Amino acid sequence: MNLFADIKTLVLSALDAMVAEGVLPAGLNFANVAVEPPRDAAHGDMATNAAMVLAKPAKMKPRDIADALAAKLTDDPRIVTAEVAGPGFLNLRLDPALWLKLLPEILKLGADFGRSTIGQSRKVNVEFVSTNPTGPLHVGHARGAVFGDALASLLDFAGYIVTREYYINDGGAQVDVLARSVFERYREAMGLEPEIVEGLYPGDYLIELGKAVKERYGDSLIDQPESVWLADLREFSTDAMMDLIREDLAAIGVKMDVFFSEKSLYGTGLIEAAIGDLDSKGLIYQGTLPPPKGKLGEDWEPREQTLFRSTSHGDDVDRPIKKSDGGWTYFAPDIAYHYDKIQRGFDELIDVFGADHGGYVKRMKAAVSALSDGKVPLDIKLCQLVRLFKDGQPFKMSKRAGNFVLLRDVVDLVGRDVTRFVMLTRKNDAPLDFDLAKATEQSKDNPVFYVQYAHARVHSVLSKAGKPSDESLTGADLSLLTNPAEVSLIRKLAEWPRLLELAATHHEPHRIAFYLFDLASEFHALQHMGKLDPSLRFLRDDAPNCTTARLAMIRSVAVVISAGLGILGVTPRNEMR
RNA sequence: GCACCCGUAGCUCAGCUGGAUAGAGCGCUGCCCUCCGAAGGCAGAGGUCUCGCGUUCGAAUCGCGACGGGUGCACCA
Repeated sequence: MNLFADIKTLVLSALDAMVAEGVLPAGLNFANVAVEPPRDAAHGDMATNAAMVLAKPAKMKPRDIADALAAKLTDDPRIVTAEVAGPGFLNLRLDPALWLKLLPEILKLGADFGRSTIGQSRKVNVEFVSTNPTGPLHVGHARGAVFGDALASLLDFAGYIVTREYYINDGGAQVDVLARSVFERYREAMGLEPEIVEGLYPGDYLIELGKAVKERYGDSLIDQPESVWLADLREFSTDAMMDLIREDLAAIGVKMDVFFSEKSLYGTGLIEAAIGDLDSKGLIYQGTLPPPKGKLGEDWEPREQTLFRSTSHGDDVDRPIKKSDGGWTYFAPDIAYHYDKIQRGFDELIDVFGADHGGYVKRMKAAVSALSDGKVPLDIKLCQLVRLFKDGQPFKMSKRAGNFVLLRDVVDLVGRDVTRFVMLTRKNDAPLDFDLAKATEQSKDNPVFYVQYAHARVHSVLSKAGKPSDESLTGADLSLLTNPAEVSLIRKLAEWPRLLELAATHHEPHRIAFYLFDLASEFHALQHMGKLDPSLRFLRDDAPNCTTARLAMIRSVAVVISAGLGILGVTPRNEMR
């Protein structure tokens, strides 16, 4: 139930009627007609821009259209008044009962209130995290993980069929480096001095792995050349690292549907098939790239390579897909991987990358555009850096893993829910300052707490009232909810389905976090009013019917907070103590 | 040099497919607890939405150009 959508439908049908009656010319495009909550509550319940949008194409004055539309709309019992205002806005005041009917709806649907069908069961693949399996996840990865997971939940809620996917970069040179690093730790476990030379992974987390290698292979590898052990250790190590990564993901509440191995692409003909597909479209050729401008290419020399004509799909330069030794570049398996996703029948693809991969966006979009003939949209969301602070001071905790703070460290320090919520209180493409002290602080300065606190307060009031069931609350006489602050709160609840659809279409889960903060704010204000004016208290011994109505209202607040937090992957709390 | 992201209150940031008087938190000033959780609430001060030009009935939002900050720029992923 989306009131805004309902009223928009009403407006559109009124416009159709006006066309049929000759008031408006035929052939108008109503796509830009919107029905929105007004910025100022004094303007009414909803506003539509229809008259202004249509004035020019209809060659009429906005006011004339607005007047005619207003007359039409007030014929509907749901519209109490329709007033023309400002440059041509039509401010609508709705039958108050319409808002009130929302509450039993929320109580009945529970966490499903706001669920949408705009996704039309389209299959969408959300690829995120996708790190090299060479170590534990750090905070930067955590942001991508939380963002991707929340986005996936959001899309699911909006009616998409979602697959959460992790692309394991286990086919490149870094996993060889990992194997060599582990070999040194193996030597260490054997009582020898490890040589962690420049370029190897220095992290302590490999020490255990070295011991595990000793357990498994004894001293059989110790004097052997790399050619003997590299492949084995590579597999052994990447498997172990993926176990580690899976544990990290679990710690932050992320569960992938698919782990897709880059290595598995080799030898199956998939890369050849993907490149062949591009070749058949005339997008593969032998050529020489121009030198990059400005950045003086010290060691640059002209080189003929196999290139993908990505410029024909929006890229700036064509991209090499083969190295001069004949092997594939890293780009080729990536193309094949996305080719595979398309083959698997996804209608939409989303990749979540770190901001440092920004330069990679155009070529990847070009590849997907070419492979799918422009039919499968690829959206690439870049997550900016996370800067950690503690009490305002930059926070560095790098005992275990070189220069990075681990995801584990943060989760251990502030908890999964707090980590997730904080990561989502910023737009993905804005840098995030994460103060670990503030995140656990119990004050309004901390949005996590503030939202959870509202939920806990509702729970507290309901407990005092003897925990009435949602069924018993649906029968409340809601016409008793007449205070402007109450009406405003209910209106806020009515925005939830609309907000959700906007967040889903924009791929922006952070909007949910901000909405929940606003909702909590309205709730806190209302609860406080009860302190100033006892007649506004939720629980009134002298007016049981009013109490029931207010309980229905605040229970609805809790339901929506709970649903919103659920999408963000945060567990609502019933008490803060 | 090129590409992408960003530029909104003293600070950190929201701002919907372009809409009405640009919002929140922190900080600052002043209020509000015998009373459902004051871990809260209310009010005030604080703005040339970096700048310029353009599109439009209307621009923080769209386009172009500056300026400032971040990221990335051939056979590494």
